[in-house]
Amino acid sequence: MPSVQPIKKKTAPTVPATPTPPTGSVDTAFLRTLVGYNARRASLAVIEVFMERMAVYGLKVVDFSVLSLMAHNPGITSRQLCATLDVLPPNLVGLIAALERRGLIERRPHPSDGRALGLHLTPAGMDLTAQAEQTAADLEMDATGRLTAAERKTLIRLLQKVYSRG
Amino acid sequence: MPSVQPIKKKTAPTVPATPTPPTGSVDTAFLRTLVGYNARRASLAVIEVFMERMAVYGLKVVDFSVLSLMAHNPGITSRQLCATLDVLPPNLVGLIAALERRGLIERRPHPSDGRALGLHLTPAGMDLTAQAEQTAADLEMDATGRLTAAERKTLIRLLQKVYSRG
DNA sequence: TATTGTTATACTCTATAACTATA
DNA sequence: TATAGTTATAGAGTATAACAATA
Repeated sequence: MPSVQPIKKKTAPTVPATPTPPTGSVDTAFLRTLVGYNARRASLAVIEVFMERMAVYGLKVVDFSVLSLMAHNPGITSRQLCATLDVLPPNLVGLIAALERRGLIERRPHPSDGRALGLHLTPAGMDLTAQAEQTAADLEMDATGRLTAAERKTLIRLLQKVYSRG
Repeated sequence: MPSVQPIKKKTAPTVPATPTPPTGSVDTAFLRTLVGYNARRASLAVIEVFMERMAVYGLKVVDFSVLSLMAHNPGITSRQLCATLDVLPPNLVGLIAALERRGLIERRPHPSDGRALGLHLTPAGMDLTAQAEQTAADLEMDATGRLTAAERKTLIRLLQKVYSRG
């Protein structure tokens, strides 16, 4: 059946065993040794705050990322947004359409590629994005309030080292 | 090279950069200043590797977390798993049932609470979990290979500082 | 009355296949 | 042929309401 390899390596560092954990006290020592577990928990915690603040502008997290990239890359195409944010093209269509319906962005013919459309912020979009970016910057201190400025800088550097393709 | 701009009809919005970014070069400088953006990217990168390795055991990431918590907390209840992993009770039912059908876990009457069921690993479940935990530990070095051991330790400490309650 | 485990269900997010028009 | 944008749709993940058994 599940003929397992007889490789009995030492399991994780075991902790004083409570046979039946009472309410509330759960041993998470092993999971907390894993970068993936901690990174996921931390990102969910920060993004939870992010979502709340962005809801004021009627933006989801991805909406904000798209608008911010458009602000700093006028004329960017959907394809470039997809590649940068790891979003699949079909999943960006509705998002772009909604932003356009709200009058925040404009789609113009691409100057050098007839297939593509250049994405541009409208004045209203620029205004909203500037406000949202300011909110995002302010939020950093609140969402990571337990970190010193130096720790925050170190954290970002190490995170980028993890996910940067090289 | 004489960079003479004879006429500037309209002042550029904010960024003096290339009005039409060519393929591939997208300015992500602002997003990269945000902890949330970097944490999400890093967690997705690590968990992507995690998913691939766990697929060998027929486990998803949450399956692994559940089995690991059961290994270190024998008799843990569904409710405790939900509280620890931030999973809603209805979303854990099918997961537990599937692990039971595979013969990896057992549900026994809780010794002190007639409503609850204590969750226990079967011998097969213990064996699989031990292997999966070893794989998870090995994976750390691969998924975060660009970090030194000291950096990895620092990263985990800072991430926990971000998401730890109180 | 409150809580555990559960069912049913809805909503969101993500993934795949295929079409069109341009290159 | 390859790519940009799009449509339709399937699947996974996450959410709320409500119920029976027990505290």
